[in-house]
Amino acid sequence: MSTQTRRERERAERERAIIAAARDLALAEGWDAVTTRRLAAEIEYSQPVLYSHFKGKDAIMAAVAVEGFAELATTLVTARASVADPRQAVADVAAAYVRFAEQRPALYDAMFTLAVDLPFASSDVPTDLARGFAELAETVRPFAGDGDLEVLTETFWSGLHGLVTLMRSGRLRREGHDRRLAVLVDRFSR
Amino acid sequence: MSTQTRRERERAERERAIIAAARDLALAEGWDAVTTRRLAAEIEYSQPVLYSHFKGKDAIMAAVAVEGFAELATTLVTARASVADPRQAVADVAAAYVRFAEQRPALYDAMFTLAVDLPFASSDVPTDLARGFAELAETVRPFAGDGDLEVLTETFWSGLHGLVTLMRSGRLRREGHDRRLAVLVDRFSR
DNA sequence: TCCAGTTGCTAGCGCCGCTAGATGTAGGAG
DNA sequence: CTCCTACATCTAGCGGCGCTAGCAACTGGA
Repeated sequence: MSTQTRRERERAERERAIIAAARDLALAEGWDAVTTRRLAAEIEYSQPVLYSHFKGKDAIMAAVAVEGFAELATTLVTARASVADPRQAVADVAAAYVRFAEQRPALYDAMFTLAVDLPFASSDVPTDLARGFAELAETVRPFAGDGDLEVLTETFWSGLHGLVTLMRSGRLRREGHDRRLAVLVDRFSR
Repeated sequence: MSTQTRRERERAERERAIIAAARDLALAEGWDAVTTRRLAAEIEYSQPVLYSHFKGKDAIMAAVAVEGFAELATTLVTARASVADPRQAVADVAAAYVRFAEQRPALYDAMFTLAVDLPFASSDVPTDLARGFAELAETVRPFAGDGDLEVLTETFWSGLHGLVTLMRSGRLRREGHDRRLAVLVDRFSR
């Protein structure tokens, strides 16, 4: 029994090592640099070992994305918790969201741009995604009026996501960023 | 002289054929299906011919994106021209933008998600992109108040882009789409 | 002590973007 | 009309990709 549990533990550790290596490599050099060969070398095992843990490269990226959703949720919770004024809360949460995306671009890509449909059908993404979404919802609730809170939240979220992605792809210049964010916050907190 | 002009004409036609083949294939089967081998087969030339027209696959995608920017601009111009009421104009232009992205997902990807920095440094993208941007600006101008019109336009654009991309990647369910769009329009036309 | 089952490896398949070097062709000079 | 040069195009191949079949080695139980 004990050797078996040790094996299971070691196996779980190796799985975590794979995810960590993928994440680190993606953050350092972008997802193009994350190949199954490099990952295998990083964890000091051969390539096929990866496939005993994950169905394929997409599944590895999805696992990284899952971590990202948990972190994003925590980030938003923290940002909102430290403010009392509702308008300021919207501004702070929005800023925290954008900062999260800017500081971990590869992570944000895995969550929202790549790995299109993998994590949403199953596992614990819905939980962490819902945590983040709920936090956004609570932030804009004071300004929902008699409209649908969920719809408002989704639209606000889209605005943040659009700002992040358009700037990151160079379609928006970085300079006006703060002013754009201020406009978005203003339009969603009145 | 005349044979030379004929050659130049034929060469230009072949270049157009490459772009058209890439676009058609991407729209039909997605950009993953667009490989240099398939493109070469499509235009009935060998692979290296592609590289006498374009620096690489990215440049071909960029050329497709350039076409897309021109079409998007035309779409927006048409949408705004047919409405008198300013509020309704915002709604119609927004709807036209989203419809454009939904009906040509692969084209929209080439313009905004893939080929990250290629077309923006040169060529005629700025022109067509500016045409589209100007149209958005004129649409929201009545609601700019004494704020910066450019910043407002960029933020509105980000909202549209966010709605499009989050829905296309499955992060937003399709059902609430119309209501989200209505919220965005409402928040930017008051 | 031997056997069975698991674990990880080597090797390789079919694809990718891209390029070097060979080959054929067409236009101008003698 | 012939030859020669220059250009257009092709064949073949490089290194790398995601992924997998099939073999070797180790481990735990009979």
